[in-house]
Amino acid sequence: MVTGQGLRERKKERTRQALITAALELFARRGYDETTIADIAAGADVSTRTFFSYFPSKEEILFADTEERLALAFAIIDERGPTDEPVDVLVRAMSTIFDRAERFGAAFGRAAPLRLRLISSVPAVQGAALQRLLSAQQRLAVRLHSAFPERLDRVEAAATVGALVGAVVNTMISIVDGSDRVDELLAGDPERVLAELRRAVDVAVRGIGAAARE
Amino acid sequence: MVTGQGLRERKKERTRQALITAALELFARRGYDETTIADIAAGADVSTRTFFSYFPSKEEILFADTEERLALAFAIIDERGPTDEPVDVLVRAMSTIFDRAERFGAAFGRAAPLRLRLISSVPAVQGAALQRLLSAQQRLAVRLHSAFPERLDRVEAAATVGALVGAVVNTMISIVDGSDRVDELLAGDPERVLAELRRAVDVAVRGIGAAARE
DNA sequence: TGCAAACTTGCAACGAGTGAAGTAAGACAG
DNA sequence: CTGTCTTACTTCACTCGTTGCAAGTTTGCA
Repeated sequence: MVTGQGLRERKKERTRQALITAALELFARRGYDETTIADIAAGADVSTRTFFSYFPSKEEILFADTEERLALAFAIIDERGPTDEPVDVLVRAMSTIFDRAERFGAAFGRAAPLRLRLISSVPAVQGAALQRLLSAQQRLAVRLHSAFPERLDRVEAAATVGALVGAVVNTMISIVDGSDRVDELLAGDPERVLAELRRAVDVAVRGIGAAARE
Repeated sequence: MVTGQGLRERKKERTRQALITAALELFARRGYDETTIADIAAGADVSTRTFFSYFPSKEEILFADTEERLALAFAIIDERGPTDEPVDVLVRAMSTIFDRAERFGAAFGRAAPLRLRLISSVPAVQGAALQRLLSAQQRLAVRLHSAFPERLDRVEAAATVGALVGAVVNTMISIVDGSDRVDELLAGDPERVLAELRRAVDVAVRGIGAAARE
């Protein structure tokens, strides 16, 4: 985030932001498939070829902030307290990502709802999103295992992360696909969505067989 | 599966099979990216354009049997006994898919390991696989909710399916990525893999917070 | 001032995917 | 068996994403 000191680096960062801004603007106005990379490049006043030296593909530009968000989650795990349970740390890490990413008013406040809409409507974007999700889960699992080497082996860590993320994501998608106006749903009644997601977390934490045990 | 009676339909089915066979053969020998659609079409003795009237994209041809396998899982859910617990039915359904799909010797015995290898090495294939996985989860959730309307509402069903599938898939990937020779691992010691997957199921069933409750 | 490194550009090319128009072969009524 | 209708297949032309290459252009630095 610390902007480089050289002119070169500042210029690069400016171009990068211009590309992102132009892309989001065009995606929102015209639609994803209707926006060509040439359009985006033109919007940022660079050549089409230059686009590809900033982003390896069209989808990638939608996830420009992903690494940053993941870093937050990793930090949470690394800074665990000595009495923390693995589950608590993991839930906390995941909540942080969601709070900063999907809540509204932050730096990427405008990007998040657009991204969510595109994920649920554009196959190419959905594929890219799922790939990132999977790799994020793997990395979270590694971190979690490292943070609790005596409590979780590799497989348990992977299963734990998978169960939690799987429950939340599948619930999220189920909600999004069930209503035709995603933005309105999120903007209009964010609390309802959060409540459903909390139930999903609960299912994962207590186990999908919990009901049978009562 | 019932082959049509007209000459026309039989011919179509033959072409479809020829395309699938040619594609798998080429993917296995040359690699996915190195195989063009023109190559596949040539291998099946049709024009490139014709390929697209059978499969909407290059990835799709790798998942030609998916619907069939899903139907098995749905049947399991629909045929639940009156005393069955939701979790048991779901686990049974998922196991059925895995047994028929990833075990070795069945009709698609040759396709499954190739597919797995491509999923873990070719981004485009991975994206397609994950999309199918997600949509399969959604459909499983709907079925599960229908089968147990009084036990699970929509959100619970989505969370339940997500947790189970998430745990298993993330574990699977973690195993696959951890070893460089996927085929050898699966062929050489399938029991070890199955044991790990059973542990993943256990994590999901008992809850990711299970350890803390003991 | 001048050179090297880093960036940008234009161009050519390839592969995936789509639309339109024409041809040939199976289906079918008479 | 014959003409017609349907449907698959083909060919052609085109758009778009993506990559390699061979220039230019700008910036950092001596």
